[in-house]
Amino acid sequence: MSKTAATPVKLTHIQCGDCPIRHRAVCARCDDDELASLEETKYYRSFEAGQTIVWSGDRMDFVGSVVTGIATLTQTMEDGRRQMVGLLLPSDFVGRPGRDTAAYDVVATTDLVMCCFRKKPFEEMMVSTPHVGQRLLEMTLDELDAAREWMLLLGRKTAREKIASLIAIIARRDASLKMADSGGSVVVDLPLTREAMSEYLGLTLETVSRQISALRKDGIIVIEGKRHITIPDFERLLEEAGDDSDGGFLV
Amino acid sequence: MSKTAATPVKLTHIQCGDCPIRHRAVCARCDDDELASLEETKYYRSFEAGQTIVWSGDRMDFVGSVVTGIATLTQTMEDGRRQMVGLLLPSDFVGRPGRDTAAYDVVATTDLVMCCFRKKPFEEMMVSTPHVGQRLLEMTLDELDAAREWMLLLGRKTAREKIASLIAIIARRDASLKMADSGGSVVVDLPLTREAMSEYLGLTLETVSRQISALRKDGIIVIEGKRHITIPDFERLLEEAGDDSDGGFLV
DNA sequence: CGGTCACTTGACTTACCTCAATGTTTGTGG
DNA sequence: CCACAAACATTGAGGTAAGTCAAGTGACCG
Repeated sequence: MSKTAATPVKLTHIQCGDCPIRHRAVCARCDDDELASLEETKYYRSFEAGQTIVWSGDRMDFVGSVVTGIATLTQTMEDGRRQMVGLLLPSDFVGRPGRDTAAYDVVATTDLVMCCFRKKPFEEMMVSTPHVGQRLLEMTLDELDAAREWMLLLGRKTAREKIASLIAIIARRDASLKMADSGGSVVVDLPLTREAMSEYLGLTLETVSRQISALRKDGIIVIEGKRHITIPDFERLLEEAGDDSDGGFLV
Repeated sequence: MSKTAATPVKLTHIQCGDCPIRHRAVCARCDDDELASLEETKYYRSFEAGQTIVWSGDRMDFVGSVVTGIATLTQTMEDGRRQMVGLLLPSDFVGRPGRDTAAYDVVATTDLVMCCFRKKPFEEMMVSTPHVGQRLLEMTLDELDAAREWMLLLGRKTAREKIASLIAIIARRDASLKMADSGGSVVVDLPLTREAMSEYLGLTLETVSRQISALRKDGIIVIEGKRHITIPDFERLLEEAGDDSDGGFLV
């Protein structure tokens, strides 16, 4: 998506200095020397929309960062019930140092590019370049906070509030990437199918569909096509989400 | 509250070497030199059952580890709906380096002793003694896994499965502390009121009560008093919890 | 002995789920 | 370029798990 070309996306040779996630990813705190050593060991992998990156329980001998695209982490029960437990946007980290099998299914929901490291070298790097470990701790703490926010949503919010919250979360997250305006109306493209949303929210896809329709009828959101949403009044959406409406635009 | 007094527990002067959470807490990886420096800055605080340790949004200028007792992290919505987002047992860490207000209510559900550090010195220690940061990362990753397990529970499990899961989780966690036998029947004392359980599970307290009664009637658990539970067949409980029954006794 | 707290149980309501039909968009091959 | 299928989405009708409201029990404590 970044350089030249039609669909190709030849991301194989990005310099860390030009990387779009340079200042948010696990490498954010690295200095030039440290970057140079990352540059040597990193490699890129691409996945197509819908492709499963790893299956829960499978051996996973790499870790990495999402560079472009979106992926999900999902847990499945024996009888097939599924719950999404992570939504990975550009700069988010995949994999756990010190563990060698995946705990969740990791699925690319859009075309996806990851910047990867084999696990062993990465673990050594965590020791040798403390900035990586420090940044990873920071990111993990942020993810834990997000997970706890999500627990409130799953445990206590109504279907309508869940939908409103999801739209607000996605709007906020890609505002923080694109640094969009906060005044006036906000525009979002949902990167998820109704089914994926239902797995995120602990609902059925029918309930998701109904509640989106309801929010549309009530003028909270305006929909074009299936996935393109305009939010005329973001504060109003936040009220519907049941969140403390105070907070700044970014978390 | 801490020193002298009725129920005593005089924990004011524990040596790190004698500390019951020495090998599981944030200090687990520290060598003798590092411990010595912790010894200088640490201090103990005690709280009574029911006491709120910090309120969400309040300034929090310390971090610490639970030494004995149990605490909870809870989020509250404007209209009073509450969701527990963390259950803190001995060795668990409280507080977030690099943030100065609490994100959740922290409440002692039993009498509680914490080993504390003022935030500033602790943050400096994270830089100077890498073992602390490394261990904290490891613990945070574990907590994130636990949170994701919890998300599955909140989003997809039935009330009955939620109760069975909670009992299983508590049984496992204090088995891992006490290193109890795994053969035959397991005994647990629930450290939570029905209301606290309902906040954990995203249910009402009436539903919690009904489902506990149902599990009792079906012989999955045996109850003495209100909180003392015997589990005649742990595998059977795990089936009721909807978990893959395979796994070893500890996570 | 009265009051509070933690819990249980019952009767009724409702938000969300399930099952089913239908609509819309997109891509594919004749 | 159209026909057809496949994937995604919407909507309706009816069922059910869990919530709400309310009454009542038992233990503990001043």
